[in-house]
Amino acid sequence: MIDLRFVRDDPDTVRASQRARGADPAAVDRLLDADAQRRAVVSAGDELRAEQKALGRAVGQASPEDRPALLARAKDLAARVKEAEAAETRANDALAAAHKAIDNVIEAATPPGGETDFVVRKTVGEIPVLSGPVRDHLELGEGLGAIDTERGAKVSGARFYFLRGVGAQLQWALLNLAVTKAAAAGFIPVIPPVLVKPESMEGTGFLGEHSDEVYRLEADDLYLVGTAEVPLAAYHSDEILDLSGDPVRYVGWSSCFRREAGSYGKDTRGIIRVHQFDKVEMFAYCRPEQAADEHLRLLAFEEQMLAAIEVPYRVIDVAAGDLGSSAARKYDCEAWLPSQQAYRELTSTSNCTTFQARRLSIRYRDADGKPQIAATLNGTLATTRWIVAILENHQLPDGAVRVPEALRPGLGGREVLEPAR
RNA sequence: GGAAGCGUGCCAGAGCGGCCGAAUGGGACACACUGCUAAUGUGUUGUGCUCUUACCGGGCACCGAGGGUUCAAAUCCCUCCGCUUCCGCCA
Repeated sequence: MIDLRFVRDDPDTVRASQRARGADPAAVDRLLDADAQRRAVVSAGDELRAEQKALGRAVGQASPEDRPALLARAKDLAARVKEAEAAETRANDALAAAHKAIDNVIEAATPPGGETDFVVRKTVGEIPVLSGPVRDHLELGEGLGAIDTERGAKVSGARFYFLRGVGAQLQWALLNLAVTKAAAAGFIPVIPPVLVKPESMEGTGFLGEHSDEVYRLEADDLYLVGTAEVPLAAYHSDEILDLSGDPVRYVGWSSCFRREAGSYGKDTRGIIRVHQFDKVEMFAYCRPEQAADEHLRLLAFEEQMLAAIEVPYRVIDVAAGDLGSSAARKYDCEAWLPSQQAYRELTSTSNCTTFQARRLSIRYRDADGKPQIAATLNGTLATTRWIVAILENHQLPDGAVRVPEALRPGLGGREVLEPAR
């Protein structure tokens, strides 16, 4: 949720943000109307309640002969209070709906436009010139006995897979490396629950436009998370944190579940787009004025991980229309995939400013001791998908794969993964 | 899965249906006193919405959550959630 006070004070900025996102600027005016309406209704209700309290007190103290008359008036008032409260409920609901309809206000420097309007911030590494046939990650993974999508489909259906042998080890090595690096940098390692209550899902903003992306367990009214961001954000909901110093940083390792509802036929081969994968996710809480710097710090950590797996990548500044409702700005790192001759997303880091924390009521005390809404940020440090980039970029002509140095300890020191004969 | 009990402010812990935003104790903070520390005394000690808005101040709401009864609910009733204990079942 955006800051209502900010909308009142500076509606033009919010309208501009809406326009840059390709959203309706008039939603801002609907919000302002709903806000004014609610305030009018609430203050009317407050007055009635004040009257009722005074009258109620008088009833209690009245003499037996005065009592009936006062009681009659009080009864009438009670009915009016009830009506006023019904009106308040309606006004609150209307405000909440108008409030939810507006996405986070973008950072001023965010490129306007949609999915294809991103700005490339930098490009790192050389695109490898491969001799011989270029194998894609599935062919390589099958050759290594590392990825088995056929049995994944047999057991669980399309977009499921088994990682086995060096494939399983490669994932552990990769995610372990991510957690180890993050922990060394001061992030608190966390293994969170992956089933969460509706309010946790709602609070982090995943039940909005992406609600058809999430798995729901109807019998228990729980959701499977699509990212550790959800439990890590909800972790401190309804709390007041000490954010007087550095940001509070967590690094979570979790399985992630996505229905991939709108992506029929997209990336159907291999493990690029799957229903379940593992991810190491950074999550930071800080004061709003620290958020932009922290965002760049998260991006820097992502780049360190990409450097460790030695793949070419670029960093893009995601355009406003492609941000997602909670983010004010988002940077993606995309790795080069030789089989596709294209860059594909491996990481994504978002600055959610106070948007997410407001709904989850995550606060800190400012210098005056007053509670203020915190800022939250998140970023990817490694996922199952990274295996795709590792296999493809480090493939050798015979279908073997060189192991980046940083991952060798997790693979028994092996420098090259040889295909099974 | 069955049974019972509990859920109040930073913590502990009272609370007859009206005078309870809530006693009391502890902690924290401020001031005073003391050569320093400790002790002591006095005061402050919540959040949200809202009116006025520079400030002071005023109004309303909040006693796990949501409903209900009542002129009036922390206090009575219902539902849900959480915790504790006992029984059963099972990794």
